Amino acid sequence: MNAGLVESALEKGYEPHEVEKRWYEFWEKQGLFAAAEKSHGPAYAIVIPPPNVTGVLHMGHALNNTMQDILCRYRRLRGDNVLWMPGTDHAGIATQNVVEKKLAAEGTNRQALGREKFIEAVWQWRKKYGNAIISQLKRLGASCDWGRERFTMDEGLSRAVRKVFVELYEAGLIYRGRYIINWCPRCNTALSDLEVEHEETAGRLYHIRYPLIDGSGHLTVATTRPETMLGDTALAVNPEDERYLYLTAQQVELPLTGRVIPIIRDGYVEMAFGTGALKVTPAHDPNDFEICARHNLEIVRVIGDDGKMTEAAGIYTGLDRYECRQKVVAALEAKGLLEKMVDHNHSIGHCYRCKDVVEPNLSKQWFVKVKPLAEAAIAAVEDGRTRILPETWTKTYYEWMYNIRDWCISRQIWWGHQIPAWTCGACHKIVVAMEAPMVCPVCGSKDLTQETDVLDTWFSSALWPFSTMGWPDQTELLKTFYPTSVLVTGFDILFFWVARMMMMGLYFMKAVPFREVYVHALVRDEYGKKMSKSKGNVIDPLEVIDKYGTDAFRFTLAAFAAMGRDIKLSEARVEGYRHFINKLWNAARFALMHLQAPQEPLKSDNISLPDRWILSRLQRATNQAAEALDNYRFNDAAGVLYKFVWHELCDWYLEAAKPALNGKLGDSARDAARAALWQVFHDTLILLHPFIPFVTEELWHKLPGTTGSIMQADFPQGAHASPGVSENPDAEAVMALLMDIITAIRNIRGEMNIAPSLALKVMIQTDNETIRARIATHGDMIVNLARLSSLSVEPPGAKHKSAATALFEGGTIFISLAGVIDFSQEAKRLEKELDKVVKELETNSKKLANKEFMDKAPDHVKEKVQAGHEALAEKQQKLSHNLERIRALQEN
RNA sequence: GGGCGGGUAGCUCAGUUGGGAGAGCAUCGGCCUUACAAGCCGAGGGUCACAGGUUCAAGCCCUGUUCCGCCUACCA
Repeated sequence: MNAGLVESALEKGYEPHEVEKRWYEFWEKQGLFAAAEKSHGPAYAIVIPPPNVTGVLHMGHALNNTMQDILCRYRRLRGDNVLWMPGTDHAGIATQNVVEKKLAAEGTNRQALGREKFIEAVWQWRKKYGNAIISQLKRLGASCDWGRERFTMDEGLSRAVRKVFVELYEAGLIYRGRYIINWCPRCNTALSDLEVEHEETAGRLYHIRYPLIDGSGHLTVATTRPETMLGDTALAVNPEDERYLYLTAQQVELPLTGRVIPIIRDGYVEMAFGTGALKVTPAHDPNDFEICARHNLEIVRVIGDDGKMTEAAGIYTGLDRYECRQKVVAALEAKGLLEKMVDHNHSIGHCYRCKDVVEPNLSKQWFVKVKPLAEAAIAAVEDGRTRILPETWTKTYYEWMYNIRDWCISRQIWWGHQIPAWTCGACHKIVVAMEAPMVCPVCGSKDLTQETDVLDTWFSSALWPFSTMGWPDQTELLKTFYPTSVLVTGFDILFFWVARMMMMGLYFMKAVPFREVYVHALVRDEYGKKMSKSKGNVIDPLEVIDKYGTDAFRFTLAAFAAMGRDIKLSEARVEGYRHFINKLWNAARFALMHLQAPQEPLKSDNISLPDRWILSRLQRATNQAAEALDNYRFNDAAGVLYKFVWHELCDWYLEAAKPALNGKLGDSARDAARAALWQVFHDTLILLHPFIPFVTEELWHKLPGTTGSIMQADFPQGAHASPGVSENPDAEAVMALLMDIITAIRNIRGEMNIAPSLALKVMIQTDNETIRARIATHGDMIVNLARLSSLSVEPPGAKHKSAATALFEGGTIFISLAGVIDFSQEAKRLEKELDKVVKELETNSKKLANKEFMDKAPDHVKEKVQAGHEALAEKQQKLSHNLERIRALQEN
């Protein structure tokens, strides 16, 4: 031991927290996340799905950003100029809600403050709390180019928003009109169709009698919302409906109001539903609104924006909508007009922000005419300019795009991009412009007032891929990185965001915003339920990180991220992968004991079997991991590396290399082993770095002979392949033989309950000279790893009494157990094994006896079965032979 | 109503041109072997939801049934 070894020896277990903090700061300080505006090599760009400023890191973010980080780090190792564009979203409604709550706690409200002061308060809030999610992303290890961080309310991005609005307006793709929209009475704003969450709810169908005006009876309609009857302006029946063909009256009296309304005929009415008669409430139902337009009906708005009944509701004015329902039902019942109530399930829309029940209501709003934009977005996917992965999402994308309806973009809140439209007080014309006009361009009046509504937050995030890069200016950044390489996102915002970015990108940049869209799954709880605060089943990623470390957490996410499949996460799984990090750590601890001085480079001569083998396995693992990452198969990549590190590097290679490393085979063997160990370890750290950046960086710096950050290393493949690393089928074959023999001996040891401390005497019989030679050459390894006192190789024939037998492909192993062997136990063991072989042989023989199989199966399959058959037959023969022998001994 | 995904070991899940049913955890047995007990060495465990079909051959392809989950929709 030397002093250096002690000094730099690693702690016994890996302690992540200090390491994570230290290296993250190092990376940032060194500017290793920064993209070059112009690149010589390939450019690789990802824009982050901007989290809400109000957000705190949840599992969805964690998965999403871990994947992006893996890709970015991987591409950097491959030499790409990587831009990972970070930022946050101003989240209009959510943020306004948060700040309003804060104001309420302070005993005030936004109305009292006024618009300007309120917005100032929001900015204050953002300054103070808005960076929480950013620092959480950093704890996750996210290697974003933080110097370019953007916010959807930044001046630059706001300019992009205004520009887009003006151009779309001038192109006739933005219009303003009075239509039925989704109104959230709690948030006090309009919502787009997408922002309404439908939920199946148990409700009632109220059958209400509307007296015919001529006293000849009544028409019964079924409704789930009796309170809206106050706003009915017609009843509708299907023109084909024979039940209603010969009505004597063409009008009914609207109960509780005394109004008289017409009976109309419209094909929309389903004869089979309810009574086949429909009440028409144009102000509070989108379908009724359309019927109304077809029949030129009156519109009566009985529910106001506050969710309370308007003056048009007569005596019910001012009542809450649900209170009013009760009163109306009671009144109808009292008049004998409530025929019956039937239980009925139907879906009710809820605000995706506050979960309050959304009210379809008539309102004057701004809309984007999306059909033409959608067509271009469909075409771009159809012709492959953008590829959606997994492909199954393509269909969903088309489905939505084909059935798209106009997008309501105005919101009646204050926090957001105020719509750049002004109304002239003199001529009432609307002026839409980038900057506030001084005078009305139509009449010259100075009496201009700006539209108070702001835009849907998604309107600005739709521009994210190019607005963050400086558009509308034609920047270097755009030239280098637009279209971006891939968008990594959850399917829950496929429509909200991805689809709209496609539309806007194509319209304004004349090019798709991303070449690929990788749609990943959702993280669910261990029972497969969506994590939500109300269910109380959320796992906080930060708590997990605190407990197990970022690397363990990231590796878990990667290992479970099979394409197109949801991740059910529980802490136990993270704990499992923490063991992996620890395993790597300890392997490093061992390796570094032997690698204190800089190594001689690996020479191809004088290289041992275990070295050649692990270098070959390393090459395969490298290729497989790269191939998997290139195809977004994160779980495969993680799995390959896990297996390589644990079950090849640790379980076999390190054990096999110990004698050489410990100097038992001489100085030159030791030096050669060190060189190989160094190379394997060096490359392994690089392969693992995208997944577990912190521990690999820490170990990288402990490894002598490395310079700078591991982030700046080359991915060891192709032109950057490391010396000596190559596939070596011969070495793999020999190792497979030795491993096979060692495992067979261990198996006997285990099954016969022989203490590991007891060194065994082993004889191997084989008639295969190559095998004999191989065992003779590499017998030391068997002796070492199977713990033998002696090993001999011989041609078949000699009898070995008091020996247990094991088979390997090519021969028989005799394990001398004089005085230890339990014959009956050994006989049992052999019987069991023979049983297995016989069964296998049966199915195998059947195949070979099957004429059709022999006629039709391809050659390589037949050969395989044939070879398998021969091996099995030999095995069977040997096993029964051994069994006979044991039985004979048993009888003595 | 339409669409999508899933049902594989006790649990969580892999299984990509149809030819060996696998991993991790859990369980059982043996080990404090000088990198690691967060470990090492072994072992057991499955009618691949069910029923048909195509094929020499089906976890994989086709049809039907059933259960679960999600997305979407203007039957009040």
